Amino acid sequence: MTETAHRTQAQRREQTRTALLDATIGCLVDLGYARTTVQEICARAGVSKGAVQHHFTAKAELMAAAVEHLTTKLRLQLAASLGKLPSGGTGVAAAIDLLWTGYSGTLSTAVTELWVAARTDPELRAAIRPVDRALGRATLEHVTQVAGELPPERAEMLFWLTVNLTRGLALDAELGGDPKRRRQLLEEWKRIAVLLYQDATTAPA
Amino acid sequence: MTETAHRTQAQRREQTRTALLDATIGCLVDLGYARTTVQEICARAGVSKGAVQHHFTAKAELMAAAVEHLTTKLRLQLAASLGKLPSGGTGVAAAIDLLWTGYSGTLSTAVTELWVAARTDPELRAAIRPVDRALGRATLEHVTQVAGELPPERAEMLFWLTVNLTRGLALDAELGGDPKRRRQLLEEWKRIAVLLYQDATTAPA
DNA sequence: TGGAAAACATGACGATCAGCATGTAAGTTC
DNA sequence: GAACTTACATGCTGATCGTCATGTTTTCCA
Repeated sequence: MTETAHRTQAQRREQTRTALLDATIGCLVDLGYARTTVQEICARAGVSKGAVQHHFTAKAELMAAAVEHLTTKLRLQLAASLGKLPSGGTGVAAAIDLLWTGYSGTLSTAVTELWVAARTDPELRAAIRPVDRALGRATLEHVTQVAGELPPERAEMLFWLTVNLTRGLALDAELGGDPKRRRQLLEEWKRIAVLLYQDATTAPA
Repeated sequence: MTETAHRTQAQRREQTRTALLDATIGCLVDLGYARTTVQEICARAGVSKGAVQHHFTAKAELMAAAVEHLTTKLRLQLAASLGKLPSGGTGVAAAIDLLWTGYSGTLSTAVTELWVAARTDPELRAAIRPVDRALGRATLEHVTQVAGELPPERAEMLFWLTVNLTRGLALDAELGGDPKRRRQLLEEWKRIAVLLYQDATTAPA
């Protein structure tokens, strides 16, 4: 064992808490929302049911916390990769690629599970909405810095179109659609986006 | 009562069967996949648990049948509205509108529930894939007839881009995103699509 | 260093679910 | 119209879930 030595209370708390939240995400990815059970979460986190009870009063609260945990992770991941982007046309294409990899990863898979479940669960929905909106805004800011020469309105349009297209493609990927076709579609969209970008920057309306 | 009179066996069978499948769809829309239970389905269909047992050996089989039932309904709905479309640029815009209304309705909501659930359920997945692919192909054929002047490759690209974008927007709508922004994005996409269509038809590469 | 408090484990309880065994009614066939 | 099959109802059972009451270990503080 590495270190079962002295752990401060705050350390213990934070450690099992993140273990539980990570285990929750793992369950969502591997089993889906419907079959994600507290028992399985506890088993994966290596703790007992009493622990989750101590940290979260109910399963719904655990899920709400998982939403935040998940969004924080996604935000960090996106910020790290979006930070170092070239500007101009190639930057637009690169940004689209990054958005795709971000929205097609395991983290986003878990988000989708929670998202769909939240449609019929007002409590979960209330937990998701503000966090997700904040993530969208933050990502948007990063992206608009890349395409700074574009009028903000059009940059925002391109961003949201890309996000929604990417989410649709991610859904297709989750069910095992043709990866080759997804690649083609993404390439086509990049071509279109770059074209629109150049049109708007060289000949402003 | 209208008619509790003589019903042939085939009539009885088909009647309760569709009642069960419709009830299943209703449950998926109202409660989501996770909380869709056979008891609730039976209650909505007005039959007992024995009935569903008689028609479907297991819950999974019911869900698989619901997929087909659902896809058939969607196909009919789309075919009815896509049949009478103008061709040319205005036809492209109209087709996008129709795809959006088709993919954002309650039927597609139920499909999404099953889709996401199928990601972690190989059995359900195996039931969905061929049916969904067939629906996609059929819809594609209708659409390509509208934009017949376009090279088939590009028409197909535009179609799948629209479908995936629409699915992403539908997800956004399910969680209660801003309807106004969705409208704007859809209008923007229509503008882009029409532009691409005109470029390709007036100046073929 | 000893006691309070926080973190966590254990076991049990009520509710609910899917599946099955068995009974009953409606339709078919001869 | 009587035997037979199909369609459906009723009641039960084992399993599993989320939650809770209570016990045990670890850290903290004075």
